[in-house]
Amino acid sequence: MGYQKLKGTPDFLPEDTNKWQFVESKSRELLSRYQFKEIRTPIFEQFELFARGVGETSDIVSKEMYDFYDKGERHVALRPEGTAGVVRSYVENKLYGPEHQKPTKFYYIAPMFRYERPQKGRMRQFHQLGVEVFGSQNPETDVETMVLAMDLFKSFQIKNLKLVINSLGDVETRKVYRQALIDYLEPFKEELSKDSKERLYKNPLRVLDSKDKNDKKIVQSAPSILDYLNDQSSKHFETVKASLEALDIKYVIDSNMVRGLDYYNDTIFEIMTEDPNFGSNTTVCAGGRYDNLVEEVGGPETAGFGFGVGLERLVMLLENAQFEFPVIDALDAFIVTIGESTNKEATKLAHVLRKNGMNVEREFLNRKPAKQFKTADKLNAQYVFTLGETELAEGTVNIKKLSTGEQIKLALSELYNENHEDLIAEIESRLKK
RNA sequence: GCGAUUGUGGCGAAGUGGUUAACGCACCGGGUUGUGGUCUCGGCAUUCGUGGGUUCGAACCCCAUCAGUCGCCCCA
Repeated sequence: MGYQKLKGTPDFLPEDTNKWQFVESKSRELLSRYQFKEIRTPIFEQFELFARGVGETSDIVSKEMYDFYDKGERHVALRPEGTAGVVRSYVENKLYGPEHQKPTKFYYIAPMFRYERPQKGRMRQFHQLGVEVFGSQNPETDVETMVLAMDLFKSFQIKNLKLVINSLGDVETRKVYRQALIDYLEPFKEELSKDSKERLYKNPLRVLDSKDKNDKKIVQSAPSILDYLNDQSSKHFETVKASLEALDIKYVIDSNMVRGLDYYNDTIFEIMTEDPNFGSNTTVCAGGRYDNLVEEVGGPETAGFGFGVGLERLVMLLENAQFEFPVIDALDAFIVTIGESTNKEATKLAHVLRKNGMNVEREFLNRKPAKQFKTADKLNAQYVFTLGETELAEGTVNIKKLSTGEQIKLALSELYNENHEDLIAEIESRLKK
């Protein structure tokens, strides 16, 4: 046996890359309409950046980091998410400087890595489309960015999506709320699930989105963070809701939703699919506001807002919906060769046709003409150019349009020597005569 | 990290201890010596994820290991 790819690592074969190219280019169109600019940062960074940025206690850092020591004894990690690296780059390159338009908007389409047990829609190497906005505390930034996320799915005609929002308030709010939550949960301590018991003091907010049935019941009447928001956060959240409504965008508030990354404050959101055959990973996009992260990473106080879209999940959504991905490299012509002596001429013919803008494939195996036609048909070629010994002798090529069966003969010299504005149109007009 | 389940040709899939490992698709060649369909004939796994073990005998049983799938945890 030879080699096999590492666990949770994908090969994208041509049938896949066709889909991905389509998704990426369509996404880029939309992103430029929103004036987001692409940024590319390294796929690995100092371990500390993620530990500090994403949060030491988060599962992503504490158990899912793909980290190692390099030959220079540096503790490095493959990025588990995109935000920390972009923030680092923003700070390191001083993109907060006065010459940069604010808010500053970036996007990336890039691989991410998490060391976890793979299953459908969750790989160790996976891909995210993410955006980050720096330098705007305006709640309309939250709205615009969430609308972008929704638009992205709409542009692929994806239905059955749910926008879920919540507010985490500011640091102070969370401290107060955290204590209130602990006070509420403590009497139930013995009833809580094992996981939740552990989280009770470490990260009580996470108990809120426990999947455990009994936990859920207990949590149902827990205090809501929304009742603890200060005036500013509360106003911010109200504005966000009102603007979403003004745009006629449906949303659900889930005051128990918290995110796995520690850097969020105020608005957070998730887009979930209700596609029934989607397994347990129903979140296809998630993000929120992070007004303290830039400072945390060493930059000046700068507001931030961003989200990530799981591209594997997006592509899966399209596949489930039987989305018809356009063929981007349809074959115009297949060259059938008959007899060894035509081998060389076929190369020249292919070259000339390609020079004239056609997508061309030719026979290399010298099979029987019938087999070659079968292949041309299977490849969905528009035309077959037949180059046999008789054609070679008289300096012509036979052209057949597969959809109609019509054929004509054309002088090779005409093809080779003349200037063709639109060769396919010329062939078409010849066929009509 | 935990649990369940699966792993047979390029793909799908039968076989669940006894000499030659069904079948379908795809592919290759012929019938049809230069034209796409159908039909027809033939070819295509010294080997059953990998490594050990049990046995006179293993694709089938046992152990380990790798990988896939699903669920948990968590997440995009």
